[in-house]
Amino acid sequence: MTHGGPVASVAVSTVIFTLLPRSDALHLHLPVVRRTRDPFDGAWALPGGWIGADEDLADAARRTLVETTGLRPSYVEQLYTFGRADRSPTGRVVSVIYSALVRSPEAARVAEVHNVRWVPVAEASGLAFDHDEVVAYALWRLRAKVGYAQVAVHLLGETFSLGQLREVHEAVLGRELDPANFRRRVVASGAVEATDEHLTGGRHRPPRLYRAVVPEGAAGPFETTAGPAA
Amino acid sequence: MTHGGPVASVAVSTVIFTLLPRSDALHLHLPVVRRTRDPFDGAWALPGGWIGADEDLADAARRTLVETTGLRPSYVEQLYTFGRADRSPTGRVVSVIYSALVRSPEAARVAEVHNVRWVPVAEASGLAFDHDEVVAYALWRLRAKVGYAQVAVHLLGETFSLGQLREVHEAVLGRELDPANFRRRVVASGAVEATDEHLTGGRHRPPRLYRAVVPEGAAGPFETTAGPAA
DNA sequence: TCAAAAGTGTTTGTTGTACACCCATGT
DNA sequence: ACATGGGTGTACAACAAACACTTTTGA
Repeated sequence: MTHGGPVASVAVSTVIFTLLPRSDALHLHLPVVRRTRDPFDGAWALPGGWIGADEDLADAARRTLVETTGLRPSYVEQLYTFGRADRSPTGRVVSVIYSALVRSPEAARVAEVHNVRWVPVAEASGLAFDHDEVVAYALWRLRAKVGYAQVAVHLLGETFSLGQLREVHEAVLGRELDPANFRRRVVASGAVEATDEHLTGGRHRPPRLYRAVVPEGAAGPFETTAGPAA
Repeated sequence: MTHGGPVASVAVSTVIFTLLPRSDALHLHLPVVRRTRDPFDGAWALPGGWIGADEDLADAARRTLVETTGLRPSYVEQLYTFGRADRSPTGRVVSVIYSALVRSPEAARVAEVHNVRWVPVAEASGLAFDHDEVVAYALWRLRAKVGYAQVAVHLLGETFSLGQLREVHEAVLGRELDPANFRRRVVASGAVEATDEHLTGGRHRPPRLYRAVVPEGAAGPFETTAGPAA
């Protein structure tokens, strides 16, 4: 037991959330890729791949994301590690799952290339491995986190109106929020700061634009965020 | 990329919390073990070890816990996975960290055997690897979770008085709580149910005993609890 | 009978929700 | 002018904190 010890293949997979318009409003979607190998050949699965020999886990998540879907996420966070011995029929695999957010323009850029399909979170089922469970857990965590952490801003650009921010929260939570109370709550929290700009071109009164304020050592450690979007 | 892919050694480590009396009140402690091998030979570290070839990750956490400390936890939960390429000087190691709770009688049973030392959480520093960070994160998570999940009961026996439950919360949070408001909050939450028994032998009015009510599919998935204590 | 924890009641402040209302703009 | 989302004000309910008070036991 000096070092070495039993070895396993280590893979990363990522649950990627983005907002896409659907019927009337924005809805959370995630990309799935069609597997071209056994096990689960032909089935849809979360994007992922093996880690590199000298590669950090989060870096591996970003790299495999670009390779399989072309997506560059604005936010990446570790979710859970699966290691049931019988998880894969072909050998011992330990799978580290990441959760990521990408902004809508980035998501639209890779529409239907690559064997990638965007599915609304409500319809994501029948995936390979135990990925159905994984998606459900990622969604649960995202919904919990949007309540106390600054995650929604990673689905928006540099500046945004409070109405846009509210739409993001509504899409994540899957229910409508009172505009007045939402505004007060988020402004009072100090999570955003007003700019002098206003969003013009809309059909109504131009809303003021806000910017996300960088959180001090707020929540838990070990979260990683990426640089600017593209 | 069929299967296989790059391989790594996979280890589990566990942050184990228990309550031990210290000066006046109960305080959170955790066990550390002295390393007898490189890297970090002689330093104190979290208990852990390598996973078995056909062993689930949580099972490996329990097994290594028994082997290194003799402890059988009442609650085990996955915390985080570390995989920085330069984490260990001796080769690629992916380390899955678990967080566990053990009841006080179980903790006292293994006092100072095994090369194990109990340290108050406030004094846990200078550990091997990045274990200082790990402990800080585990404590942050435990404190957050005691607010909305039924974790404190895993540090108590089958039945307990509300005063005892309050002491546990106080020790975890590191501050005193109002007995009256604590009682109302926990009773109203439905997290406990009253029994007909009372705790005799105390110096004052005998308090009613309560039992933890099993939570329905409450919090997030993937949490694992053990059977009865010993 | 006294000290101290168990347990109940009340008061006050804070926070969240519902909703009425004004403001500013494109059509 | 008017429809609509932006933005403000307000009333009410739910909840948490602080603390006075009664109850019940061992010593």
